[in-house]
Amino acid sequence: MKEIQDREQLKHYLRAFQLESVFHEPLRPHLSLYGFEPGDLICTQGQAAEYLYVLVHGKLKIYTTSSEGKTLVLSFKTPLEVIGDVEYVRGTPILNTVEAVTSVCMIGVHYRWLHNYGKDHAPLLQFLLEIITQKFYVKSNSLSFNLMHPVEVRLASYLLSVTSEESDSRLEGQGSAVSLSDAANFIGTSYRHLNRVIRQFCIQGLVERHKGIIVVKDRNGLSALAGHNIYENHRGKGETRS
Amino acid sequence: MKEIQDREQLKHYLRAFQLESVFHEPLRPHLSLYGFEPGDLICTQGQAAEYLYVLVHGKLKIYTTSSEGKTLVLSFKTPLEVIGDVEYVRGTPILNTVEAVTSVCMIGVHYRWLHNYGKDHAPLLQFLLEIITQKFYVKSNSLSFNLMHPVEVRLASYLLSVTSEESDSRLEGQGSAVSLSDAANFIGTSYRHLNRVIRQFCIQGLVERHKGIIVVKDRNGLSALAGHNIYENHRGKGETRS
DNA sequence: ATTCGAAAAGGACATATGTCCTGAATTCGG
DNA sequence: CCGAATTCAGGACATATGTCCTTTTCGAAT
Repeated sequence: MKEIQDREQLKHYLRAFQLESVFHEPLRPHLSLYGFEPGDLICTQGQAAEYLYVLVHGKLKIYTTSSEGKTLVLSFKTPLEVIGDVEYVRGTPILNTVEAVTSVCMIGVHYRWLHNYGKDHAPLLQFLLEIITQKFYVKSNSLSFNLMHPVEVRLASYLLSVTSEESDSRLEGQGSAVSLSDAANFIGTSYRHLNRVIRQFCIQGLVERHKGIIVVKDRNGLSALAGHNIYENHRGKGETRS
Repeated sequence: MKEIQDREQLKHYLRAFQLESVFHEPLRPHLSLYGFEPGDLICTQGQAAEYLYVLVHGKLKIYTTSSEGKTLVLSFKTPLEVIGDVEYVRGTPILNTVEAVTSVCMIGVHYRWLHNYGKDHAPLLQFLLEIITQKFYVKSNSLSFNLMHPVEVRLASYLLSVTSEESDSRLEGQGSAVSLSDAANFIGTSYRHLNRVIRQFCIQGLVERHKGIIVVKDRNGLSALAGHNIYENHRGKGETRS
């Protein structure tokens, strides 16, 4: 992590994401811009939390590691997103590990200032409320979806959600996209089983695989499999910032 | 549902749960007390939400039903808890169905007043923030736990969390406790499989079953199985209300 | 080019879990 | 008290998923 000394850039982001009222005057001097490179850890499960971060550029991976060493990828985040909000409100240690997938830029504020100057600042509270509510909503859907559907359906859904964001219909092994083993951990299954299901999809003509790259061939077919349950970022009212 | 016309009782609850600043003067006239009987639906998945409810007495069951008709019990709630908060903030239809398990009492406020008089009221916003953050935290744990552990472990954890609340170490088939098929739906498995695992536990001497009632015999043994992952209500800072 | 090692794909087998169905136990109305 | 209906426990089997290991591929260093 390195701090980016560029107040203009910071102002630009605040404007672009309509965060000027959220982080009002008293807080401004305590905002900083931070840059992270792919693979950098922004924060680590179990540690004490100190900063609230606002993701304004790049892509993050959130994951948790169990005591047995298994990794579960909980989500991938793109702007606008907040890291450390739950820990700020609850005063608990960091819940999940956060890692930069691409080159990443975030606005950081120390909890101290947030507490001193923002505790009663309605726009900030409303902002946090919207963000956390959105997170809850997504997680709730995710929980139900995962518990009620087999890997086959989850993979179909995952492929749809990932490839709709990328312009082309492919899932690359690396680069800006996500590795297959990340995908396995996200869906909550083993790499082995993921392969099994992908092979099935190939046979059914839903996807094709070429040396580590999955190409979606039949979005409609996948949709039929996934039902209407998609790992989507349902945006609700007031979510027009991004 | 029937409205309870008793301003004194209402005041009593507000005081008992330290909600007087949360629902300040302008909101007071619009608060009502509602009573529900076991089995009553408080709200139904997919419908338009109108009221924010605060659970002050009794026990609720939150569940969702998939398009294929499967039911997944997401949680059981006891005071202090809020229903309709996510829907209020996001302006979306009701996410999950809420049903009274016991006789239940809740404070209700229509969104209209909440919006008119509470939109910028910091104590209310802070309250909602704490509640939703708590919900998120529990759900996040729940998701990880469910995806990473087999039914055996989840059941052990469930038995521990349920029986620690009841004074005695038993899970009853009905009454104030929870049915076995609810338990199955909560753990996210089939009734059949639940039975299989319970049988296993019996053989291992962890529990005993007598005509529909499960009695925990060896809490330590269950703890060892569950690891440190318990379906607990971890309370954090500012969660001293209850 | 050769070799080595890491990542990718899949085979073989064990285990976990779901579905369907049956029989025993319990309840309940007459 | 009896029989029908309902609930409960479990058998038999199919499917989903996990673990371990082998084979293959591919790239990088020698």
